[in-house]
Amino acid sequence: MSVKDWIPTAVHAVASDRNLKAGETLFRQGGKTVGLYEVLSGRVRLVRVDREGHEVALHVAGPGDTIAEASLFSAQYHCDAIATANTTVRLYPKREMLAALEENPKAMKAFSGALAHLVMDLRTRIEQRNIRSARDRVRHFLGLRVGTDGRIVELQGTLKDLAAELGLTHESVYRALAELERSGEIRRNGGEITVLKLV
Amino acid sequence: MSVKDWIPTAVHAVASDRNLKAGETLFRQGGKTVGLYEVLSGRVRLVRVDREGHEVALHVAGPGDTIAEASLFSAQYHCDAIATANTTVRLYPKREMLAALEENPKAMKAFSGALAHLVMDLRTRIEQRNIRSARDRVRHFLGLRVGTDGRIVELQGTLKDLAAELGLTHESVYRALAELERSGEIRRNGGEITVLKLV
DNA sequence: CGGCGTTTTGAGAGAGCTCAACATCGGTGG
DNA sequence: CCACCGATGTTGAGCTCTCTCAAAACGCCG
Repeated sequence: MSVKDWIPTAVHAVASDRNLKAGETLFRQGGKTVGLYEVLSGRVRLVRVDREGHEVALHVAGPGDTIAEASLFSAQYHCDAIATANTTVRLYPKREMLAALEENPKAMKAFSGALAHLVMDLRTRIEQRNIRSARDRVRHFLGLRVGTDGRIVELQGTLKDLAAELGLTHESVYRALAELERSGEIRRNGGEITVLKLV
Repeated sequence: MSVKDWIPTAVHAVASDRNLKAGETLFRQGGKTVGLYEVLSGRVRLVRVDREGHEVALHVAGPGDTIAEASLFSAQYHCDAIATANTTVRLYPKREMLAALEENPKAMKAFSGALAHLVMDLRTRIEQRNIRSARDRVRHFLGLRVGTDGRIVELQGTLKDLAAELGLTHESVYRALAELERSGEIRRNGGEITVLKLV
């Protein structure tokens, strides 16, 4: 969701930027919420870590995306945010943000719309996670990304990142992509995937 | 989320109730949105159906829960809603709901809060779906339900419902529960589960 | 009592995970 | 310019675990 749609201009004045190196942590689960962030450049992964130490990718945010929107209504962050590349984020402080939204019903409505959109995205992700087959999960991912614009999907980040986002091991993703290419369903060209057949 | 917190009283006047028999469909994915619903009694399952015809449980709503909150910002429902028992729902029409929220910033804020809470719930569900092991997934579910109040989890609905909610086959759930009981981790008593050891 | 859906248990197969080895690529420093 | 090194990309083999198909108790309701 685009930030310009709903962040009141008043809050821009108190926003502050921060640079993160690859691997650096922006915030941790259980940490006190200070506000929501916009990713200006780079990439930030939202993850939870289960008992076994496995990371569960909840979201991957790129430039223009916001993270921790729900933190406005929560005292603590409910997942970890980690930069996977050198990243610049902009912090919109919670206090001012809430005050501005309350004074500006239009902004509040836009914010609600953004949250509603996020809810739909998350449901789509749950649907994805229910697909057992690695091949079908990759197909599902590609189907969401091609849209009607064409048949080319530009991968952001590494294949390991993709595997994490899909909730699969990187080996499974490699094999799935290799099989899809062998069967003539897709063609790979570096970080670019061309979908030939829609199954 | 509780309805009373954020549904403006003005909208109550135009709300209408509807009875559904078990198995009946409330709305379908792609259908035109008419508003959001509150479940007064019974149970409603939100599901998506993938290509293979498998149902993916996105949510199970009981009395007091609302469904299709995000539909206020969307022209079409993005999943199916099916009653799993004889159910009564209350419809809050979209048009009036939106108008009331725009006139009442406090209600809008509460609505945003409800959406934010939903976002957190969905992320927890994604985390759950990432757990491969049936036993661990059941553990995760129990851990969320016990809270600090005690160690007793009251199951709503059948075990098949639970299996659907967990995204597992009912056989796997049976086996997982049997193993947990054999190992002394839980004790079952009808639809009631007592957690003895927290792992 | 009969029928239907839920609860259980069994056996087999498929598929992803794990561990392991190797290739490839990009950056670094001599 | 080249050797080195770490991370990414790729392929192989075995194991474990869930899914699937099957069948049998159990419970509920007409």
